Amino acid sequence: MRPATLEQMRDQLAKQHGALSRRLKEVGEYVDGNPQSMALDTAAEIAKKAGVHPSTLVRFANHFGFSGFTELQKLFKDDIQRNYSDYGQRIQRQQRSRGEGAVSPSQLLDEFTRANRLSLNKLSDGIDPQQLDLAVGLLDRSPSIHVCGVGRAFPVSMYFAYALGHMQVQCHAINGLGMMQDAQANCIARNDVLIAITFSPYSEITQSIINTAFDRGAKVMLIAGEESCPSAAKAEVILTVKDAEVRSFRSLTSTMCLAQTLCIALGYRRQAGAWEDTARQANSAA
Amino acid sequence: MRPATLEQMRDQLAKQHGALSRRLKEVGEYVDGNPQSMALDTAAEIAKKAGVHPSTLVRFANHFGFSGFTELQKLFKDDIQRNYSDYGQRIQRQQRSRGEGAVSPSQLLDEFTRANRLSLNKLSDGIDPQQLDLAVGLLDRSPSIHVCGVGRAFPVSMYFAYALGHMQVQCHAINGLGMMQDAQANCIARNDVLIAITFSPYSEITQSIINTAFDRGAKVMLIAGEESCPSAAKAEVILTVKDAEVRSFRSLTSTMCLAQTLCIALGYRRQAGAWEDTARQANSAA
DNA sequence: ATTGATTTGGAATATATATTCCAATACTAT
DNA sequence: ATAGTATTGGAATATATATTCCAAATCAAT
Repeated sequence: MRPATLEQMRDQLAKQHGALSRRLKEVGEYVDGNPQSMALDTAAEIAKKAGVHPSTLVRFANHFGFSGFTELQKLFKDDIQRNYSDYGQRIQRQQRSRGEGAVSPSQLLDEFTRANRLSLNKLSDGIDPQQLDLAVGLLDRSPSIHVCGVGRAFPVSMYFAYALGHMQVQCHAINGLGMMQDAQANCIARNDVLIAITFSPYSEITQSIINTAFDRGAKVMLIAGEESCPSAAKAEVILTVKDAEVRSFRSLTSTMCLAQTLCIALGYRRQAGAWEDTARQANSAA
Repeated sequence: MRPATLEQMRDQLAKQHGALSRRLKEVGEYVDGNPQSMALDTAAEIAKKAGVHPSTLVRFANHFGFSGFTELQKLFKDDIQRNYSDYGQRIQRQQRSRGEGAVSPSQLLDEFTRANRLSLNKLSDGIDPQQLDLAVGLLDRSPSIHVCGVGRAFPVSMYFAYALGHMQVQCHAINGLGMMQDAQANCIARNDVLIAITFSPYSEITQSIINTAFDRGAKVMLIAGEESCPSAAKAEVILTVKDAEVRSFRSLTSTMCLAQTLCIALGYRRQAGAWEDTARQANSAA
């Protein structure tokens, strides 16, 4: 049965690896470890790099049900076609040249979805796995979590409040109800965690809350637009997100995605096992 | 001076675009917008897709200093070689750094970003442009806008409140302060618009607010998970969004993206011209 | 309208690439 | 050790692809 996707091909590689001949094993290892080359190089180049003869490569492809090398290569090309975005793609320039006069809403939607997909790409590659681990560890060890984000960051803080609340994680939103953000910040205790979401131009209110938390011995987790944000020195961990910016308007999709990841990762860490069933039940009315 | 990287090539494209002949302009636009194809396809395939003759493509490459198409194509291949990694490769890397079994935060991040990118893809294709136009028109004509979303939808309603507020658009959030959502809903006037964001299992509170608005002669704009949601009959316009769902957890990125699109489209409709400069100034502290 | 310059697209040509076939080599079972 | 089977690599062949050349078409200036 010939694999139809790169993912299926990887499955078959894993399953059939033991039964392959010596040379075909070598090809399999190269194929598994070099998807770019598999898509971009010629059969002769690949064979040379893998240390085998071109006809061995063709026989490898035939073994898995492909009619030849070209058909195998197509799997790799398709994956790139679907998932690769060139970071330098300048959506803004392109759209400006097209967008004279009236701008239609669906044209805007197109621009925004494209830009946000690029931004999500960057997010996945740009976040240091160790910082992420650190962040989740911090949350896991905290007696109590406080979350603060104002202006454009406010929806993100509300998402944290929603998601963590649903996990029976103690989470307090510093939401400025009755302009009482200072009173809310004064509830932060030693060893608590403050999640502070902050973007340029950096809010003085958020900075003030960070200072309070820091002074009270809490750990600060920063989600920020840049590493060099004003409160960086006070943070235990900084996760930087560059959300999409289209026609001068900044999005929130990547930050929301990161927020969700943090919450769910924390859930996994605290309640290994029946966790997903709990989530299914906990999809609250909205 | 022949460009050595894809980024340099883009610079040259921007600089020299105006001075190109008609056909070479067309090639330039295709080259700029289709880096995957430029790397993966043959000269003949690319020429066909771009609507030009293969020799035009070669002349294009020559114009920018390349000896031929193959040399130009190499820029695109090099970029993929450097920046693309497929899902299976990323999983391998993460497992290597972390070991088996436990779900790592960065693995989760990868899953979420992938799923959300797909969801954004579907959003762009799934929204009927006429419904979108209708929605923006509705907002444009409204004396006043009210926005309501509870639970997971609350961050979206707060985003509307933030964005519209910054455009000097009169927007009232029905946020349940002091459990006073009914009092807030009673401020809805005839011909106002209620934006209601609601997902399954559908909130009775949101439905009740929709009913109130409808009874008071307001227009209801629904952003919902399905067309067949309970309050559909009361809506002037329905925009449906299927947000990503990963391991039973639902995201919000596509809904946020749609919200942003609606707000910005409204801005464009109301203030053609110096609108983007206004937006740049209006990036508030967060 | 005419002329000169530039661009274009088609066809021929040169080059590259994938595939097929088979003799030589290696492996396995008796 | 021998025979049968499987694998390999090389060369020939078939196919695909990039490049070059040039007549026709288009454009711009007078």
